[in-house]
Amino acid sequence: MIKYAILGLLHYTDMHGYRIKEHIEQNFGHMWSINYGQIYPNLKKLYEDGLISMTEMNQNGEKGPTRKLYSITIKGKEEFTRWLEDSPEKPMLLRDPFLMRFVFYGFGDKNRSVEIIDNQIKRYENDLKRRRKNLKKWGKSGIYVRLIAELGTNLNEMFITWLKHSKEEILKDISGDTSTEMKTEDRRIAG
Amino acid sequence: MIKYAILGLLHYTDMHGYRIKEHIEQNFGHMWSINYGQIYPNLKKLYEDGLISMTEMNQNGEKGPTRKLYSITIKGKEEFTRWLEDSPEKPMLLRDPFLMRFVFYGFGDKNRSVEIIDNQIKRYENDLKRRRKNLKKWGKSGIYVRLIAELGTNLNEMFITWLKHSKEEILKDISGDTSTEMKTEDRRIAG
DNA sequence: CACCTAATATATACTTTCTATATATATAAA
DNA sequence: TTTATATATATAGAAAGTATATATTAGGTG
Repeated sequence: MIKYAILGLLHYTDMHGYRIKEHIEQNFGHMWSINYGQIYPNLKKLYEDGLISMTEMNQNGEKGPTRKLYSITIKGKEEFTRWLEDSPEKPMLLRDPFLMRFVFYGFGDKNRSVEIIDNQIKRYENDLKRRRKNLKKWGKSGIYVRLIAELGTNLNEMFITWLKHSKEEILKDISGDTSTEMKTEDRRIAG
Repeated sequence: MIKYAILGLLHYTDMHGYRIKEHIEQNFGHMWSINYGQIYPNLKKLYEDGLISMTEMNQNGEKGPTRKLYSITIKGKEEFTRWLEDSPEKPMLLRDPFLMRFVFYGFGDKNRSVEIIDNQIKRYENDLKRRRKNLKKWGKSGIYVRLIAELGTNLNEMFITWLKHSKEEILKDISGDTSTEMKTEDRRIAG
């Protein structure tokens, strides 16, 4: 899939690997991250398959070694369009080390769980601020990028609401547990 | 991370590989999927590291070859607890072939895009029905699993709302484009 | 009873994605 | 001149995900 993301970006303008990462971080950094280890091997493959062409460029005035500037070829545009109009093969995949833990919080220390949830709330509230600030900026990039940015904000808001709700439920549960435990204690002492 | 997911499941009860997949599909199938190619190598590794123990069992009355029943060891429980109380290392990762395409819909056929969006709406409306039906069932599995199920429903609802909103925006944009194109046509004809 | 099908169960090869790190160059500053 | 920093490419290796091969047994069918 990264292959097509790169082809899509080269649809906008010619770029070299380093610039591609920069671009993704600036535009989708809050939803999508990528590494050089994903970019360079993909560029190599795309080049070998004739989907992109390459020119080495001496950087004029700017830092660093020679850049490899890539352009999308006709063949590349054709394959990209074919992919774009395909039905998406696989459903959405959500992977989150926090949610993975959350499922099992029943096995651990409840107060520690609440602590981690509080950290998540803080993190996502900061994210939300940043996203709202950027929303206007994305408006200039056309409606599709703008709508994706809106989705990011919606997701962020929904998640914060859920986190706060969950915290309340867990706190209720903890106090419920404690009273149950105390009753057991009483019974033991009584017995 | 799958390593810890497996340790977590073995916290509930002893299981063999096939059962682990079944369990994940039944409980988190709508949010999380896993393959045997992820399960068996992980079980092997966990066993070699002494985090789980194994007994081969002749299936009594039931189909299939001998099962390898795994249990979590003391060492395994310790490592699991350490992980559980750790701060989540990485942020949420959302990967979706549909959203990946969506970003680039400006480069393709708009009517085809709307068609794909309609399919997504149908798919997620079916998902939502299924999830709402299951919500009560998850209640019995304890508050953490229930809250995760609620998150799934919330995410689903939010996404449908966003898809419908996006469709409207795109349709407005298409009719805007067409009128612009017609004006250009008129101008050409006029000129 | 021999044969076939379906469900159960494990295993492994392979691809893609992700992380970590090595390497090189040019600018700017000390 | 040396050093630090930003730019830029590259690759090894780990983790996750896909595809497929293989074996066993219950149960049905001829």
